[in-house]
Amino acid sequence: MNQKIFVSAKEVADRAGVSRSAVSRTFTPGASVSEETRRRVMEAAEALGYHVNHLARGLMRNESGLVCLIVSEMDTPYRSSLIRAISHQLQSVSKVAMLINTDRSDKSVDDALRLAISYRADASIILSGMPDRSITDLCMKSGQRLVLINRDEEREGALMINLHDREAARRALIAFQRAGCSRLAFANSDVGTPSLMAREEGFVEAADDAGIDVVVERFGPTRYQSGVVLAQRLLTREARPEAIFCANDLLACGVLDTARHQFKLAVPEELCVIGFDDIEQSSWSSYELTTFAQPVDLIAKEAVAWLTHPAPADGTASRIRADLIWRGSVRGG
Amino acid sequence: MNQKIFVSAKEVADRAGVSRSAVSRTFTPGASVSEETRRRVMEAAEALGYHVNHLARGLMRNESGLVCLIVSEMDTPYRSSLIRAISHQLQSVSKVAMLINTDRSDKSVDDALRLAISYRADASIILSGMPDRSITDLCMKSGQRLVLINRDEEREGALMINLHDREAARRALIAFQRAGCSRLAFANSDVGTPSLMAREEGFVEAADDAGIDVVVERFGPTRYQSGVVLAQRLLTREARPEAIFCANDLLACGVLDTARHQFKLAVPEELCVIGFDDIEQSSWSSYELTTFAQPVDLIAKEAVAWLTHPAPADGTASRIRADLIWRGSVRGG
DNA sequence: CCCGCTCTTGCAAGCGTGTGCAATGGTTTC
DNA sequence: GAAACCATTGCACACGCTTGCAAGAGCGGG
Repeated sequence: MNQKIFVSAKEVADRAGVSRSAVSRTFTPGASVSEETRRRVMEAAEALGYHVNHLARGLMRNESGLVCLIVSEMDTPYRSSLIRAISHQLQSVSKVAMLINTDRSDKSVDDALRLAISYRADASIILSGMPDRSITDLCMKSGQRLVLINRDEEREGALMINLHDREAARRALIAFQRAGCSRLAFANSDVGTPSLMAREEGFVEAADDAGIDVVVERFGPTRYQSGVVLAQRLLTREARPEAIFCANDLLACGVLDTARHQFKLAVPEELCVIGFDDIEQSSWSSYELTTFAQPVDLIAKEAVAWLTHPAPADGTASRIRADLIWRGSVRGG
Repeated sequence: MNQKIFVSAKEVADRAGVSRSAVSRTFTPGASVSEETRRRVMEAAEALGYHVNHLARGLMRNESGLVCLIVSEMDTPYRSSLIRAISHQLQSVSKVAMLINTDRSDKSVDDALRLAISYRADASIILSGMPDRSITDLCMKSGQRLVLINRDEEREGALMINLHDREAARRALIAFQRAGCSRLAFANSDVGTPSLMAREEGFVEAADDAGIDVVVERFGPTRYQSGVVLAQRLLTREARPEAIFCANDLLACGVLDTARHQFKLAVPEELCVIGFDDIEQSSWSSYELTTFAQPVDLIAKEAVAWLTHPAPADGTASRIRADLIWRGSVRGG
């Protein structure tokens, strides 16, 4: 019942009347094989349904072609589009994505990395959580490349890809000022992801510099439902905010919906909102959310490029600008 | 630079003062090892940072622990939540998901399956497209299990998981009738996915049976933007539909937004809408979409259960009921 | 005609595991 | 006390592949 019949290079070799090495070389780009043998091998392989065993190949080369994607809450719009972009890029360089979803705990990230090592993954890309330093050291020692996306924390020899969160936050403030808003708020989840915190801090600092007060509210996971709660908290304050910068588009959607439907506020006339990520829903006509775009394709490209191309200096940090997408949720675009 | 230093079972054995087999057995559940040796092996393994090489293990067992997920447009809400559910289930039985995204072509699905075979994946789960019969036969011969989700087409020895699309469509009709709608429409994409077509056909048949006419409109990919176009086409008809059953929640969101914002129609007073999938956005207060829920967790559970537990009869079909989630987009819930 | 060169090919040594087989030592049973 | 049994352990082979090495083939130049 569980007997799997795979055809091996030996059988192909026999059928083609060549040695096993010839078969191997036929399927190894850049190896020395004559046109004639290659043809005969391919013919036999086709007929028998032969496929190179990537496990064995990986065992020899110590390089599996697998790249581990470590991510939590991957059914979230931003995450899933990033995963899509990355796996697409990986395929274009003949690698394949191994998907591991974690809960938010760093422990589960450690486990994921261990698994990656077990599979001799060529690299791991971390989208959520932060592994223990001892594990990352182990990765380095194992020759496993590491990419940290939006983690904003240093790790020996790893590539860090981050956005200019703080700078974006400053621009959000300017946008609100231009719109004539003076009572400002920042809506955040309470998970404390580095990039989210950077947006918050950047916004608060910029406001401080401008001598403006800003109310910060934090609640729950970084999801729509938390946005609902945050809006309820913020919009029932004595001095109702005129503008809310949300750490995230999902939060922003929750805020927008609650402001409009529950509090009957007109956006952007009575309330301006800016989000972050530019998820697909932000462009839907119910939201028309002004937001900062995460350039997922660019991020994916940088990550994969670094994996394939040995890095110049081995640990590198890349910081990408997030463009502001003007839509209808802020006055005076 | 590319030299990876991995620690092998041999080194662990030396350090622990036992044979290499002992190490192997320590990491093989159910193998015969004394408590004492196990302890010493674990200690040495810990100290050296040893991890069983899954490639080598897979090579021996002809079973990699990898399961291939083949999917297109994976950044779509329904798809990504299904992927999440499946990969979660897989992890709970110590398998790991290999993610391959395809374009819509069946050719790319074939390639994906070939890759799965190359990696000696234990199984492949197909969420998009339909592979050529010759390839699926090859999979069977290679002992590779195959799960087809929402593909609604027979394949030798594969597990097919489908919903009762037709029956759901009949219930949609009943819901519209109860709401007093008589001019009905069905909004579909033009990609012709079997499950989407089944919903369309089921709806049209049910309407026929009831002696009601239904306008069918098809356009573009199965996305929000197509919903916008479909609404524009349907709502400018001489006899404006009073109810629209959408093949998909994404389409429904586009339809709803366009009906409300562009055509200033009140939902559900002037227009009733039903969708399919119950994506997260459907519950957002801008939509409050009445829709059929795809039980993604159940689907994932069935798929993975079949993978691990050798099937009773080897090719099986499972058909799952989709529950109607009543929200505000249909009158008289 | 021979030397040296290039291109191709086969041999065989691994890569890091799992596991059948036989040997060992200890324990139970009669 | 001997026989029978069991748990544990080491040996050695197999898994399917890559690749260094050496040998063979073809060929032009001297």
